[in-house]
Amino acid sequence: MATLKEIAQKVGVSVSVASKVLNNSRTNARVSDSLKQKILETAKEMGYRPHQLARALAKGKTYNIGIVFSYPPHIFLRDLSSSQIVAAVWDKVNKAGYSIFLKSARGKKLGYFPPIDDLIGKVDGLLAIGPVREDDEEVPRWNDLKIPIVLVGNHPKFKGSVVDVDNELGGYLATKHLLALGHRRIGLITISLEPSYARERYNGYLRALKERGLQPKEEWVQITEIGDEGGYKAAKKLLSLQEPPSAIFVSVGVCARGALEAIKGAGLDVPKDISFIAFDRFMENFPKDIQITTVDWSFYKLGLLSTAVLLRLLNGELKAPVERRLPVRLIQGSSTGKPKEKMARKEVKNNE
Amino acid sequence: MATLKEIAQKVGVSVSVASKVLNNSRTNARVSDSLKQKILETAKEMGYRPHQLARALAKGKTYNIGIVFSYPPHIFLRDLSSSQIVAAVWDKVNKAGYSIFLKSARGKKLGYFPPIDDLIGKVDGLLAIGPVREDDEEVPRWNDLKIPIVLVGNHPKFKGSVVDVDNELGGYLATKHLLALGHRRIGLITISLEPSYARERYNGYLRALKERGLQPKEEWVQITEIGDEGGYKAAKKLLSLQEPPSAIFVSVGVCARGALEAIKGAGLDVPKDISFIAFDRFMENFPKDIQITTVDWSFYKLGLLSTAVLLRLLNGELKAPVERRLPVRLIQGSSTGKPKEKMARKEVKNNE
DNA sequence: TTGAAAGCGCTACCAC
DNA sequence: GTGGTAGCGCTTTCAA
Repeated sequence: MATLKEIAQKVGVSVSVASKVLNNSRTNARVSDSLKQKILETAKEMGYRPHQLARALAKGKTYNIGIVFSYPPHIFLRDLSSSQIVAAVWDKVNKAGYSIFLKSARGKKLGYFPPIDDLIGKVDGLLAIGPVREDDEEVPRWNDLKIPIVLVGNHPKFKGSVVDVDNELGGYLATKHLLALGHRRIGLITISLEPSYARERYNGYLRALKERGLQPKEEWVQITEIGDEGGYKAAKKLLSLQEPPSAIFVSVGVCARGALEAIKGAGLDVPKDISFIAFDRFMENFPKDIQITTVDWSFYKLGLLSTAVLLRLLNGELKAPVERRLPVRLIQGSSTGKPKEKMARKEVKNNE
Repeated sequence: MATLKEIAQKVGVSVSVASKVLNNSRTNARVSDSLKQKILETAKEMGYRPHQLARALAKGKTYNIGIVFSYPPHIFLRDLSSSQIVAAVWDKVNKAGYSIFLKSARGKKLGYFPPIDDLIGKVDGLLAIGPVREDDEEVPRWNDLKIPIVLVGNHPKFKGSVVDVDNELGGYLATKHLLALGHRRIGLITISLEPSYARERYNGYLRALKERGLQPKEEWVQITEIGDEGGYKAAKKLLSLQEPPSAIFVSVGVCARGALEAIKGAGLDVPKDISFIAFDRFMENFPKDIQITTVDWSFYKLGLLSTAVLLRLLNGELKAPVERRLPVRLIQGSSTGKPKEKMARKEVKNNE
């Protein structure tokens, strides 16, 4: 681990020359071959490896990009789906010649981004991954950082670039699919509308309904907690309505299984008695006996897209912050079909 | 993103004082409160965030540790088991105040460690994770790096610290278990003995046998390829021997399922007709209908142990390179039992 | 062709 | 209490 200086001294030459040669810089051409030879040789002999920190400081570029998570690693990596985003970024970023810096939330502040002060100067750009809360106070602080930052998600006060799944479109597609089949009473199971993705999916749902001139009843929209339990409770409520929906759209995949159980528990058949559709296809724990119609997207692609944006920002190909949406598509399974009886529709109309 | 200098100028004070205050260094006490106040304030106002690179260069310490993989991320992160090692390291390292640098093999050179030149100076220490080949040429180059390196695995020419599963003990325990049950003809299914872990497990097997005064017949040791297919073929060979073993020890978990299939395919019952034991409990794809007796260890713990060693090296608590073994334990399932008939043993003895 | 020197931003030692 | 200054190891501009 010799330094440039040591090499230079040994060869009896100045640091600048040694630097030029070892970096193959353009001015390198104007160094005599003999010297070039000698420098290269002794560098190898002495096992010279440039000190990347010093180099970065001098050049003003680190060739590192940072990834910050709003969840601790064991949560992120435990899940087969979400770890794909790391894999994607890692692959792509390495290919572009950058190294990766990892930073994640710690301790109590689950779901909030950690302070990234210790990354300042260590990275050329930043990728922020994970659910974003509106009340996250770290995110707004990023606005006056002068490195490019790509947020995978959304925050009202964030001014940098944003990449996310096209949630609104997904919500729209799912709802439209049900409408096209003839459903008019479509229940929505979602989590709190505070996280941007939940709200966006909800907006898509609304748009599709309005497009058909339908005004969703308040009780059709069930806000519940994340997880099986949440899905179960919400579906139960929907089913116990005076006029239960003929179709249920679960806009947050992790609630789907619970919701399905509730439906089965009520002795209903999918899709004969009720149609069922869910956002987020990546749930490994979906039941195998029925192919659920889903809105599909992949973490891997999301990672790829975010990285692409960041890399462009870094290259200067993109000047201003941008917003990108990862396309989603509807994958039709056997969980959606025509509504059971036309009666259902009429009843609703009569009631309106 | 103001610099120290700018802060200092604005306050009308020298950089050194500003530095002291902002770092809360011990000499900080000897700065007048009024100045302290002012400096702190304007630093906040100007949104000062210390440039970590410069700081690191000056202090000679980066507070980064690097993780290098001999496999590309999509292979490592795809697997629920092996991604746990990243989670463990990440958790622990963050807790110790370090950030993580990621680097992995790329392109064709699957299974070989990538050059880590671009990490030089960027990290205080290195964790190398992934199967190590004896002919890996990068690993020996690490010997003259002056940062501590922990290799999770083993390489004949590597002089740094080494952490690995206690493979030898595992091989020993598994074999001893079978011996204790009364088995005397114990087949071993392994992959090439070149990777250290395979060889070590084999050695454990030998030790247990020798301890009982048994000389393993050559045909009892089947060397095969990794995977189901490999396990299947090897088990078939063992079963077709003139004197088939009364127990089979699969020393590489990924071959276990294939081996089991061969056994079932031969119409044999486990454990009635033949006992079965495997190394590596983490296989998610083990059959559910039978609890296989296994040698257990966890990637997460391996990650924890490696990190602990590296952290100690970094703290100076450990001076010279060390070797640590992660304990394994035998988890008894229902796949091992007494040999079918005492006859079997007698026959063997007669033949010897 | 080669080298001196400034500077990247910060730390730490030493003098005032 | 406060400030000057010498680096950390490297790049780059400008002279020689």
